Amino acid sequence: MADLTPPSLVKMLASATVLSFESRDILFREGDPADCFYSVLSGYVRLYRLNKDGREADIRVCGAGDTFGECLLTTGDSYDYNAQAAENITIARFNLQKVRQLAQQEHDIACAIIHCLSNDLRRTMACIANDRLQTAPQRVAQYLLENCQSAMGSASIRLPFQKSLLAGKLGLAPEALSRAFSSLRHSGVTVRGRMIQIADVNALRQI
Amino acid sequence: MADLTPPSLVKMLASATVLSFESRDILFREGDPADCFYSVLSGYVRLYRLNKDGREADIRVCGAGDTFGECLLTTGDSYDYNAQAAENITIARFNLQKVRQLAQQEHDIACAIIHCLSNDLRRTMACIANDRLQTAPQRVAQYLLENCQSAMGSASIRLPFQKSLLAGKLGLAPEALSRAFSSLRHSGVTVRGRMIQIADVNALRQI
DNA sequence: CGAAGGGTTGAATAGTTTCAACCCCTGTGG
DNA sequence: CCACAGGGGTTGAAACTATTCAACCCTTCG
Repeated sequence: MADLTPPSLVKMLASATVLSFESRDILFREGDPADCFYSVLSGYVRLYRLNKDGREADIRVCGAGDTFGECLLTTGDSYDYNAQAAENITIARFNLQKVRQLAQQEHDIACAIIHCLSNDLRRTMACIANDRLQTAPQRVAQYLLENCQSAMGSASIRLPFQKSLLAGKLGLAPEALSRAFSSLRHSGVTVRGRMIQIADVNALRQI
Repeated sequence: MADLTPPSLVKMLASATVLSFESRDILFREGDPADCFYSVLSGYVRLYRLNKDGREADIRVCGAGDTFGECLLTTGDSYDYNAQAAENITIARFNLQKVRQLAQQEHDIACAIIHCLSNDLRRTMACIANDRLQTAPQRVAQYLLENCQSAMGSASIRLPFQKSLLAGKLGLAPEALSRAFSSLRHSGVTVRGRMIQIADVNALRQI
């Protein structure tokens, strides 16, 4: 919404409601009729799907500033995944119907939606490529590299959420994440709770 | 483009060029500067990425009517995957810069882009879920179910492309696809070249 | 002190990839 | 007319990677 003109911004905000959820609350389920899309204000939301055995697979983890469900703006009358609060969260909920109309009226809103969808699509395609090309330690290494500021030398990161959520985000079982961290130990990665020390960023790039 | 008004359609077509490529031709590579997006008119295009060992992973297989690269309309100055003709193809190439301007002028063009991006995003998210939830035989069964017209009883499908391309699309090595087909034999799936017979669609759903 | 949640570890297992051999079909050239 | 080469596909064996299940550890909190 940062690029909207003031009047468009007002209209968008008018179609939104701010809500809170507690950790583990379900925002919606796969198949529920969809009339809203969401934007995360604080906390993390987990989007996931179930197979018929009831096993869960995370599709995406959304943090503050991320939007989800906006792909239903044009087609689709029901959500095709579940959304769950991974911790206590606040979110903005936008009425799909209203925003659909706004997008037809206001160029800048339509452009903002295109922008948002494009980013999501690129992120999601990159995720497929990573799933298909990288092993567990490589995924973890990449996550660390993307989330540490320094381009060389040493670095340290504090995970913004539980390790089990990171595991889901990377398409791994929690045990696999744990083992990936231990296998990165000999590349100079030290883990203590949520704090992660990286001795040499370039060494990680070699993984 | 089916939903565009005639004047918008004319403008879009004016920003497009029709091209042909031969099988295995590379349309563009990861990292190439991006000034166009594409729409497939006939044949199939393979979008894929490489890891540093040179191993390839398909991200998407585009057939007639599919669009790719449109996620670069707002951000991004280079392609983030490779595109290769999987057979002799004809495609329409749209100038990103021009379409970007058109989207700002014409509501229906912006809406068509939103529509297109939404569909791509949903498809891509479904792909992640499938990769993370399903085994090889399940992926193949799902592909067959999605591509056979009949809702029950028997059915037959002719694959529109080589099996190796299907393997890539499903995130499998060609050998794994072959084995998946043999494991589906006892569920009533018979394969002869590109022709596939399904004895009982409901039996496939149980996989 | 005890319980609970999150995380780690080990062992067994499942699923897929990799590599190599082979098959089948088609098209080509002697 | 036959031999052969090449592409696409299949099959087997071995290797690898991740999952599953169970046990256990550690910290926090009542």
